[in-house]
Amino acid sequence: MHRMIPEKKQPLLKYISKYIALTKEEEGILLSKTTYRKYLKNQYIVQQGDICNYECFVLSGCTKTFHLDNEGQEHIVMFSIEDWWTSDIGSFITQTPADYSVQCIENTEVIQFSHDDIEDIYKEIPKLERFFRQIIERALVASQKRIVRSFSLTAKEQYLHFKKQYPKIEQRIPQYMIASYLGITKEFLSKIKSQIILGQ
Amino acid sequence: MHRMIPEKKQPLLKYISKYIALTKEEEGILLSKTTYRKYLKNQYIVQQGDICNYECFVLSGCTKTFHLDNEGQEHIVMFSIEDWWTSDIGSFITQTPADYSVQCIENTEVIQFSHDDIEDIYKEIPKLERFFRQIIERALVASQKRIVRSFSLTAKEQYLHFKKQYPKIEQRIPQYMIASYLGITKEFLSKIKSQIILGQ
DNA sequence: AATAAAAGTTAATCTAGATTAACATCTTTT
DNA sequence: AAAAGATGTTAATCTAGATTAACTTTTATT
Repeated sequence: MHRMIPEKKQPLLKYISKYIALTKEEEGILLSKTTYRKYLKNQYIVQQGDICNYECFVLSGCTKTFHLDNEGQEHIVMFSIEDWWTSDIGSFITQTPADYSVQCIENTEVIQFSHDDIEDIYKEIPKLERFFRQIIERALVASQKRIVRSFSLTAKEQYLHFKKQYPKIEQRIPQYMIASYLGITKEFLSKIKSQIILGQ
Repeated sequence: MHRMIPEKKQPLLKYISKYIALTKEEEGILLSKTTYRKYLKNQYIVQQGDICNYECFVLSGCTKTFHLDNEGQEHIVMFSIEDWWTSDIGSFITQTPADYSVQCIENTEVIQFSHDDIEDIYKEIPKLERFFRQIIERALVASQKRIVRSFSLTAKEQYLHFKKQYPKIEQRIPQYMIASYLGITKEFLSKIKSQIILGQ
């Protein structure tokens, strides 16, 4: 962990600049309040039941966020790659035990915002409160749309939507995880794929 | 529509005070930027395809937010009662056509925030940006939990969860709308209920 | 009070997707 | 390069929940 690796933090600044404009000084404050960190494949960023201490901006690699149910089944709620966010946001906000685990599917580099640091950031740079509000608004919109898709589309339609929306993610992730994300079994996804190859 | 009906706006101020403290002056600014409005049962606050102009705080009554799919089927994504918010937040934020309709199930009183007014409010009272961020964070957490429930619970378990979490809403809403919210048919909900009465 | 419309129930039949299990292929590790 | 583990496929059988349709109860309208 290092407080300052400026060259690693350029992608975050570029990302933020799409939403709001920061002065050089504000960028400096922001960077001083964040931490660069590398995780290896299979390492956990958060474990279900622990308190989630960080929101992470992904620089490289890939993570999955999933919930283990009473039967020990894994339900993936999201994947995160470069330029996305990852955490158990509910746990992070309320500082209560996490409902989800976040695990790296590849070696993954992130920039971490701790709970205390993010409060400081909001105080010192109120513009960033706006930025995070906008990020969360987008996440909420995406989540609501996913609920509607799960009700109104068949599994095949949902899979085709996933392929179209996240072509990069589909390439690098095992099928059984995509099945989990879609809420179906790996066997049924296999069947869907062979139907698609044959021609619907 | 009236710009100032202060006694109607007390519940909103009380609600906000649970999250942040406003001065009397700030309360005045806020109230001057919001509108009180009454809708009759069955009236639409937003129609799918239109641009959603308002976020509404519900003072009394009840609304449903739903999506009509290609087969003309209605999928309810949320109900809103007193002290909740209602709108198509995606459409409101991005000022693009709404994916959802919001319709009143009862005569409903609301306080409306227009898109322009809310931007003014953020500028004049930055604290309220924090407030809305927190509201949206909570909505996101609830939405993610609902996705997990839809994957890991049976329809009966989801219904029991709904009854427990929203006992007030269950009383005042027709069964077929609850079925739509749960993503099942009214016939199957009817079967579930008779199973529960008999004893699981 | 009579009628119509809306909401809810029951039961028979059907289907999307789960489960089980055996097998195939691709990756690591030694 | 062999063995072990992870990932992916195919096929048979099973089930939660959908569909259809006829019927009952409740609520609103005249």
